[in-house]
Amino acid sequence: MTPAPWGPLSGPGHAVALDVLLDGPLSRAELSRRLDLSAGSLTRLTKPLLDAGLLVEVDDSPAGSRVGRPSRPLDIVPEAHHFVGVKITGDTAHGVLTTLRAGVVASADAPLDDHSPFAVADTVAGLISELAAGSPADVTAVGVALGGHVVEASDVVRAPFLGWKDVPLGDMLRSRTGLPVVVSNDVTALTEATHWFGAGHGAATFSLITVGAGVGFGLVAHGRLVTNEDASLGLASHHPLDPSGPPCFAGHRGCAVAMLTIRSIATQVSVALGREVAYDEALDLAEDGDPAARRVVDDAGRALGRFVAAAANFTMPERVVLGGEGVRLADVAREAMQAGLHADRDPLAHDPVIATLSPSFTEWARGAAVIAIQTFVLGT
Amino acid sequence: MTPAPWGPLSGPGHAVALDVLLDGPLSRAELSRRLDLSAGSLTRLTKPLLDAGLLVEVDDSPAGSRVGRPSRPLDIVPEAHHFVGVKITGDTAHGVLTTLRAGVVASADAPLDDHSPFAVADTVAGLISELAAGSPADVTAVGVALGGHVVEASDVVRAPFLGWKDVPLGDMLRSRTGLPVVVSNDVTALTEATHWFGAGHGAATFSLITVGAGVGFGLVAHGRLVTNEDASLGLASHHPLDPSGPPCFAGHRGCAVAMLTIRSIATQVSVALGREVAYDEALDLAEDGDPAARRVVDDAGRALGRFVAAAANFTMPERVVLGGEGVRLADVAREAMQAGLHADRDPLAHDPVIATLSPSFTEWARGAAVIAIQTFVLGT
DNA sequence: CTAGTTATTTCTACGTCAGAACTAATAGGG
DNA sequence: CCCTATTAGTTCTGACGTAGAAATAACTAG
Repeated sequence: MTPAPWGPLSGPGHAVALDVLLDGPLSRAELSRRLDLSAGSLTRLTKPLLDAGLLVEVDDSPAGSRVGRPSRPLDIVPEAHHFVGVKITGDTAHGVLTTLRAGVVASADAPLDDHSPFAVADTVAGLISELAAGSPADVTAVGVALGGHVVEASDVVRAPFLGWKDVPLGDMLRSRTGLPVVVSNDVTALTEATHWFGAGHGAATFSLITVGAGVGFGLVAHGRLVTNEDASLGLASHHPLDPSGPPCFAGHRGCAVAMLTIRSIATQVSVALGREVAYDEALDLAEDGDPAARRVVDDAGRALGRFVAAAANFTMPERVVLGGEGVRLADVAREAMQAGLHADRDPLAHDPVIATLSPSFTEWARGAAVIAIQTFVLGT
Repeated sequence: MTPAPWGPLSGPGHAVALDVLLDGPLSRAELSRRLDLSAGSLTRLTKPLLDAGLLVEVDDSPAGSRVGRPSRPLDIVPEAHHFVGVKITGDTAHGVLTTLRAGVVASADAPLDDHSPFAVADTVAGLISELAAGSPADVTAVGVALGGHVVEASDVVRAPFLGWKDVPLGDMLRSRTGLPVVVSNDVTALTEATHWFGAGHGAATFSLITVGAGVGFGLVAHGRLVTNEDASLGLASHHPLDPSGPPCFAGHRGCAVAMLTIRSIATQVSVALGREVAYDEALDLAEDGDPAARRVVDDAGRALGRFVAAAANFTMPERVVLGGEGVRLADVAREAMQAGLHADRDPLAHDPVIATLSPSFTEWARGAAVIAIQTFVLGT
């Protein structure tokens, strides 16, 4: 099947396709209500999309009302397009192959021993090719995400964890793979993935908080990502949380980085126990009742709750989504997190709805793929 | 002149009128660029608006390029409609009479000795009638703002400072004045006024912080107010700022209310000096170098800076607007505020653009009028 | 005085929409 | 088993809004 042409779509036709992509199978009647168009217009608008194969009629009878003529839901074909997403960390490139709906088809990693732009570009290009080779169809576009400041969806202005300044990563990968490549900030990418296909979907306003190697914060308001030129600095990551907490590398006592990162929690437990303890082991010890680990983890959980409170107080979201490699903290220290949340919330306030992502790096790589999907679907 | 009919306007005609209302005189050519319509459409769309008197051609030659045929800017007639805005505080009702563009034509206050809903409604209705009587033309609508939770733009669910629960203030005022009345939260109203006609105008995203009897926080993102059902609780007002600060009435040590409100600052300086000192006197003393006052005020300034930093870090605004009766603090303790701001910002981050409103209660009352203007102009 | 530039108007062809009338497919009741 | 009510989808048409071209207007710069 020839790939369905999203490019030339415009106006209401595009809106129809986008609504179906984002909100699963939808009948013409539902689309007419959502888009505020007449039923007749929907017939007219969907016909060329069905002819082009971009939409198909599915037999999935919705569980709704049983009276009247049954609706004929329309859906996209997720497998009509495939995308590769890569998240670059300090030591590994994590890659996924996804469908048009960001369903993960395959995943692969590649170690990054050398941080030089050329070495990284070579490794990432190899990873992309490997995933593309395993794809059942041609890859439509590639998304790459990393912690740092990216402009023009292509050029890395600054990536501290790689020691990069002004690296034209997009061009380097385009020339190596021959595929369309978009580069983006990693938190931006994860926020957009959460927005379009994840736990933030359907919420007009939500906040995303990630804990892992660092602390990330993303915001969607009125259905669009909120960002500015400083967003990639991760300004919320040094937000003060616990005046009696340990200092971070930048000297902020008890800031989010000092309280919530994997390294900080693991180090604190290691020091307390007098031996090297990894993050997951530290959480295991806390769960098993080790008092020192429990104290560190509860302090972190309380700090996380206060961070959620600050985010909710300032951004008034419908939901708060927690993610990142260290997100297990929210499970292990759930009570402490709730306590921290309530400490900085008015007793009359409703608790924010809190959703949790998988701690896997696959989520980040999927986020990168979503940026590629968005670029393909929205054009430019 | 008959009042221009905004009601029946719809679609692009409405967009034209709204753009002109918000962005001053605009030529047809500029409107065509802004609204992405052809020049011909602009002629067609503006003709009925000019005929109806809603728009007029002004002779204000713009200072722009001097080549080619001069543009004929279009403008609304601000004096075509008048609005009353009232802000209710614990002891006074502050009222203003404004034009369609929220220009203040007159203002008046009325004391509120009795907090009972009937007494307040009587007093506010009297204030509205007084301002309406002094209006050069009929008053189109009335806006009323107060600290509390308001639903349906009419019913006060909760207003702690008045001790109110479930007061149908809108109905009470409508029956007393015979005018259309909209009721709203005060911070919401000031945020909308700042958005449409004030220091936030033109910014897609900005944060508003008010300091006075309390601490208020409002957010506009992507050109729309961000709010949720808890927004009226003023959740940011107990945000922790200084672990060594005084406690607020709710027991939060060094929270925004404890650090930034007029009462708290005046009390701290009074205690330090052993005599009763009013807020403005406390700021005067700090300016004149009184060490105790200086310390309290600088602590407050630093806390304000950290509050601005938290707001900017979490909401990524283009601008931050400071307002409220106590906003002089930002002037008197500017250096401390900057220090507090920088303490919680990355050195690489740009300083947010900070604008300051007048400390007058007129600003709040004008905010209430803007809610009435919006309701009139946008319909419902 | 002429050429160049920008703004605005007028007119027309085209495309999109809502709405009405109609067909299709189901459930439920007698 | 037929009739009615209900909801979904199609076809057609008239109304409306738009872009685009062409004409006109009003100025500046030389």
